[in-house]
Amino acid sequence: MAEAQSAQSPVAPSKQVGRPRRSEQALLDAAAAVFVASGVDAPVREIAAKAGVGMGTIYRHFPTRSELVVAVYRHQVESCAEAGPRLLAESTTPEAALRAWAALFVDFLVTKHGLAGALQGVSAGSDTLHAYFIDRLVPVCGTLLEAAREPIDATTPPIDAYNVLKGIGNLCIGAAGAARYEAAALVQLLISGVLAQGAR
Amino acid sequence: MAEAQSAQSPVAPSKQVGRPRRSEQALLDAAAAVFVASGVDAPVREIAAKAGVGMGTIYRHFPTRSELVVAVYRHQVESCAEAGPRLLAESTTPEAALRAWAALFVDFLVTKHGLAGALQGVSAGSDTLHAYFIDRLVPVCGTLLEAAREPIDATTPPIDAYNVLKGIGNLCIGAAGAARYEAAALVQLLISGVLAQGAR
DNA sequence: AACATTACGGAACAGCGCTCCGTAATGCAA
DNA sequence: TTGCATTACGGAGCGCTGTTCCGTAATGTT
Repeated sequence: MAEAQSAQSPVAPSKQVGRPRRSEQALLDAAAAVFVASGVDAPVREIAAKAGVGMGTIYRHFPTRSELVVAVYRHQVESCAEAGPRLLAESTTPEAALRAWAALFVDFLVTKHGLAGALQGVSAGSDTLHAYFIDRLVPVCGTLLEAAREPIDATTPPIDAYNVLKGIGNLCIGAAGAARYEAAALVQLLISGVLAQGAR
Repeated sequence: MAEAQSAQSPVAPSKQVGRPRRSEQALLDAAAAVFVASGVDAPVREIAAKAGVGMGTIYRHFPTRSELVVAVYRHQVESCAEAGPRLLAESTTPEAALRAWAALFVDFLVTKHGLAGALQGVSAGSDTLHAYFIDRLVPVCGTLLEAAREPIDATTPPIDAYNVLKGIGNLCIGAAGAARYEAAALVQLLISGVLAQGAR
């Protein structure tokens, strides 16, 4: 029934009745503000209050908590991903590019409280977040890795980009809290080990 | 007042009236069983139920959750700490000793679900646990590290045992869950990097 | 036998993530 | 202009968590 859609267009699945997305952007802004203030594990109620909306609104726009986090940090993850090829082109050596990119990534993770933890499933229900990070950054990391290590010697299969990326992420967990803990230095040392594995 | 403590001994602060610690050992056994089944983040109620005691009993014996975890794993941490000097004496090279010890430590962390995470404050209120691990294992790790790396070259201060230990711990987070994630390999690569830093 | 002392058990509190539904706002149609 | 279908909204409610607290029961001593 009701093919009498009158004129306009036969395809018009979203009638767009009711109030349009008024709060989506306000929500993202508020979430970003709360994340920097209280970390990515901040209570959902706090975000809702800051944005001046109810709980329901948050969960309709972002069915799971991870999706909110992803939405907030999408721009920065994207720019981090795009930095990979650019660094490879600009740097004098592939190794320098890899190290610079890792430093960039570490800085990103460390400055967002708890992001590194949420990245790999320690925090509950970070499915989407983990998947997004992996999907977007593993290829970038892989390209840098391939370029940086000598292809010679194949007695033992070298560690793959997925493991390197997760290793870097793990090393950044809790880095913002402990003063004596130097995640960036450890990451560079890990990379040294990874590259030494390739060479012989 | 009340120096009339009769005979026995003037110092006897614990009169030991009432039921003695009947449940302490049962508690530890139950906690250990639950930890292997559901990880160290298992609900306290689950531990209490398994042990057949009430919540109050747990929190009287172990005021904070960390202390219970520490008590459960004290033996294994201790044996891990003692393995350090022994490996150093038995191994052909100090590097081999360090690597073997790290493998031991990694195996310990990975087999206990969530222990690595609880080790460094990602899980809430793991103060005591973190302190105990650090206090007990940093010296051991430091000894192995000193022995394994050449003392030459001092342009840049090498990374300290605290950071190496925390780095190893962090790399083990979530290792039991992700099939493709190879924490042990990453730890060995990190060590490669650390040792390469010392040499030149 | 009666008591003081201690351990015990579980109800109760505060916090969390997430769901659900009654209500209010909105744009199109008559 | 008026009415209505459609959609977004807000927050109470549910189940779960860690932790505290207190009435009660068991115990060794007097």
